[in-house]
Amino acid sequence: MATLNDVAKVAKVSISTVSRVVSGSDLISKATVERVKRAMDEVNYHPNAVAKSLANNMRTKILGLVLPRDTYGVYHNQFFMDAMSGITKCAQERGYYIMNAYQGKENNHTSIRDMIKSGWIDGAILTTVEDDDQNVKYLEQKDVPYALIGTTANGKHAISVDNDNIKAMDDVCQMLIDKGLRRLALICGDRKFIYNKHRYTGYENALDRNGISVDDDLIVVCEDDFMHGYNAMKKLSNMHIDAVVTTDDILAFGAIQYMNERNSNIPITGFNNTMIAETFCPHLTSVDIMAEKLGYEACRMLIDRLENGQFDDKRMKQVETMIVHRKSTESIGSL
Amino acid sequence: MATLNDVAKVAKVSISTVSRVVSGSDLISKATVERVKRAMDEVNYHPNAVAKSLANNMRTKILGLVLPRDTYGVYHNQFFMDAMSGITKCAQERGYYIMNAYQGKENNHTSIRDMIKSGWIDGAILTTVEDDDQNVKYLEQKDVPYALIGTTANGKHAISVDNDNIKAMDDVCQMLIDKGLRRLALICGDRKFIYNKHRYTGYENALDRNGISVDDDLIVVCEDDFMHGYNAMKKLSNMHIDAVVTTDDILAFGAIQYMNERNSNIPITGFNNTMIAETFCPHLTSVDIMAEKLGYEACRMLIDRLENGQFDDKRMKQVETMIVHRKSTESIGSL
DNA sequence: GTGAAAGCGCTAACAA
DNA sequence: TTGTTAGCGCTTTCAC
Repeated sequence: MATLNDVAKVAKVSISTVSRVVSGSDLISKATVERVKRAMDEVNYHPNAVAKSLANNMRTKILGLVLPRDTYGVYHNQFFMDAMSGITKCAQERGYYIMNAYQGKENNHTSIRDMIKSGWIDGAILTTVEDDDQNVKYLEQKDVPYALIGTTANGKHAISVDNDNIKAMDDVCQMLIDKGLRRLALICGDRKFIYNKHRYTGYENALDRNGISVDDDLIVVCEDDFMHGYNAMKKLSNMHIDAVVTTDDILAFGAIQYMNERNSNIPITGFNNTMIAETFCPHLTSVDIMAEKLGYEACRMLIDRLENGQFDDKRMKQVETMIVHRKSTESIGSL
Repeated sequence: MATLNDVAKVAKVSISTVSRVVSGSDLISKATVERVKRAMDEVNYHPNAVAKSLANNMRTKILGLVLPRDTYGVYHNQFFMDAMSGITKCAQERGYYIMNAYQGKENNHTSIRDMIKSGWIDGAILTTVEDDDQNVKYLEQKDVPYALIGTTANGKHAISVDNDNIKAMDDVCQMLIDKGLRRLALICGDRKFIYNKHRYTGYENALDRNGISVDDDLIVVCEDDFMHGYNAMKKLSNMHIDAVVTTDDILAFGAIQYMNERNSNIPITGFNNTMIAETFCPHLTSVDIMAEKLGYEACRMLIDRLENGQFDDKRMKQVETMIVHRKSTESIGSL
């Protein structure tokens, strides 16, 4: 690998001159810039990032990315892959690299702490946060800048990016109400997750605004999986309802399964716009939570903070969601 | 951040002594080792990886991980997340870090070339390889060690890890034949993918060995998606068959959908053991391709090569698959 | 056993 | 406009 020195020799200038050309300084004559550039081509020079970092007060332009130790469910895999894509897209634009770490204290997976101790990273992005999160605690303590996706930050230096889940569910309900459907059932996942709590609120808001009373018999709260969706639908099946909204595609799939078995067919919606929602019948109307955008924005805000050097303010950004309309809300039926 | 110097001052030794203690040299008296260790604790010393790399002839112990530009389908997300998990697990054990890159030449995603040029990585792991792959070409040309997952390597220095797809499908068929099912239909994905070609061969092998003639009318080759699985099953529906084997869960799901609509019910198997295979009805018997293990082994072999410095031999390792038995092959029916 | 000193490739004063 | 020089934190000869 060619170094500054090699270029300097060929161009017959000092290494600082070459360094200046590389960093695009404008206090250099056109002539030498030309000469140096030709020399760089000749020896095939590429700046060495390791040496640069050492000289630059240890700024590596590498960010640590925290992923979940276990993936749980289809949606989650897709979410993390999409978020990663957005993150690296932004990182690439800003000249940063992403290094992978995993949540949790087990020592059989790379952790963000190791990266910080060894000085590899300038900051961290968390895609997954536990209650009383150890990583957050550590990052705060070490004053390492970080950004969170999908969770309200509790750390005092946190940057976070999330959907407006209240509005998202409100929009879904309004869309159905606009079709003339008024008796909306809700299948809601575990409310220990903030997003489920917010989606629940969104449902209430939409009904209230439209003068529809919230009927507790039309609401089932359960765990976030297929069978619970199925059972929830079973419970709802003897109610008079016009449509079903759910807080997760997987719940919707369970509910659809039950309806299919009964040859019944009510408009239904999901959340997360998983790939199965595109392929399985009936094609499910679902809310796209824009995972890629969430990742992109988290990364962008973190880099902004790193480069502006303001570590004191807490910031929170909301990313718009989008309803993807499919067949499951086209036909209008009633149980 | 504390440096060697800080420790040296506290312990009242030279920095080379501290360096020796850190690297576990044994030519040092017990007494000083003790003293230095206490000093390290006192100032909370952690070796700086950037400086270490610079001094160590640019070995960073970072590996580049190439991911697909677009994820396509549920299975794929799960595959990559699992492979990543295995990779980082191994990397952690060996003291390496993983940096993310993306396939393809578009400049809106970090590429492996940038990482190599800037000197960040010691080697690369490719989870996805295109025909006439640009990354492989570049890695070969630059003599950067690399490992491939799930594809036969064509590069002369390549290390690769893959399933034995011939045997995997052979096992599936044998399992069904052992249940007394002899007229096995095959729904096979696009044979431009080597794994599909191999699974096809495995099907033929099993039938041959059991003295069952391969009937072309029982074989449908199609693209790897839900609708093609559905249509394939439609074609097969007027045949006399005992069971259906497929090369991908998604094909099986399509086929099941068709059967459900007809209230028919034949034993069926998938491939990839996706999470949907666990949740959707009927619970699908599927081949687990051990994505995490594939990732782990690729990483292990790459690091072995990096540390042994042998760059000349081509190596290929096969990872065992496993049939996950579920309800879809319990009931024995016939169309 | 331990220390002094050179050097890894680069940046950033300070001089000229 | 350009060159000289002193580090960044660590490893590694080479002396003692």
